[in-house]
Amino acid sequence: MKNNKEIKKTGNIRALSQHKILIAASTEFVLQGYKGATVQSIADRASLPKANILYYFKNKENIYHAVLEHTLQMWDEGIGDINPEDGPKAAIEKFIEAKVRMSFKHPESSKIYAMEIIQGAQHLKDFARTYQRKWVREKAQLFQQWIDNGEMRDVNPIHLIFLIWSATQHYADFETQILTIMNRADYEDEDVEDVIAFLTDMILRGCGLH
Amino acid sequence: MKNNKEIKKTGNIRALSQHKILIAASTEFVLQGYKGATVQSIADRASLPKANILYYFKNKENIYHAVLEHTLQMWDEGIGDINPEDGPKAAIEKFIEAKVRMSFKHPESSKIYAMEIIQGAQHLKDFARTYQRKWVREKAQLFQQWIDNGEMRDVNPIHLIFLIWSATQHYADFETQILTIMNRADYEDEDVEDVIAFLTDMILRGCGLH
DNA sequence: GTCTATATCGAGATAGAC
DNA sequence: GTCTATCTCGATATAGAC
Repeated sequence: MKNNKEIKKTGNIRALSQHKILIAASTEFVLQGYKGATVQSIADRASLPKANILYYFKNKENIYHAVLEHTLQMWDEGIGDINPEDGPKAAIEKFIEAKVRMSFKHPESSKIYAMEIIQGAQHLKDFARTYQRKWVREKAQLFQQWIDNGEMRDVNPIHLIFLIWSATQHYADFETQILTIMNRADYEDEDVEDVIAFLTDMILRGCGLH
Repeated sequence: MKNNKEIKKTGNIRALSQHKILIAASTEFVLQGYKGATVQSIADRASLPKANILYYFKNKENIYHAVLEHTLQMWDEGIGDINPEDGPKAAIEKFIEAKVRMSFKHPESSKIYAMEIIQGAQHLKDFARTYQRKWVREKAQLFQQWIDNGEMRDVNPIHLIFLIWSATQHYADFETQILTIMNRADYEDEDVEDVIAFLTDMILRGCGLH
């Protein structure tokens, strides 16, 4: 039986390697797609021998599942809760801000998620059918209450959620295009605040909340 | 030398086959990604023998190039011109309507385009750097003039263009997710009009143009 | 727990018959 | 112009040495 120190050390190596693999795999899956990303390319990017990758994850599909799980966790954290007690204005402000910050902080997560959906969401069907559908309906109902109370304009709440999702994620998913058009190499901190300000302003006005 | 009738017939078969291949390839590239789509799977979907595919396009990369070219043509047609003489309100209305209709009519084109950008736009860098950047700058300038003339609110024109792009394309790219959340099998004609109405209303208000 | 060598399989692409 | 057979290569994944 190993002593605590050894177990801890081993656990650290394992955790560290798995994390390195996950990050490397995310990048490869984004750049090359699922089929295009090879175990070798992931290994190279993680600076580990190929066999170690398969030792930790057994096969390529398992790596992808782990990446997707990580992505969904990001989605969940970045969703920014919409609380009844905030009222429509603060709720929308918080929601937009959370989504924009998430997009700029974890663009790969957004990209992997986007590619998975575009390709038919074969691995995420359950997630959308259960968790996500429920989330959207709950929040839509909340918006509808605010509308019925005359606290905001009568706009379709579901399309409002789609609008906020699309507009915010766009800065992650279409990063390459946006940077090229703006003739820049990278985003700057200022961009994040600009986008938050722009989208908040536009959408609040759209909802009659300025 | 062949007579006219034979040439025409041959040309028809060629054009027909190439078109069938392009459509089949588009679907396969969306569903499986570039690497995941095999020449065989494209052949099966096009109901043609594999060798015919390679006879018409020489190799897989050429098929992809043809698909991308077709996609850019769609983009160009669907862009909906923004004309100075329309004034901001009609211009934005036309632009949104054109983009939404394009998204619902040719979702695969939007998806292929989106995947290409997400993966780093390796094949589209030139397009974005030249044609698209120029287009965005021209239109941004036009919006800026309207703003300077007091014809619309002072919003960042570039972000406004990104907002319209993202919000409209979302219905094509995230089709799967949206249908699942709405618990529907397919879009209906009504949805197109709903989305046009919703987005036009929201964005015009955001621009102070209602 | 780490890494090398290799078996196996599937995909791209070509040669050549029809 | 159409299709069959086949060559070749590269990727997954395993066996087994260290």
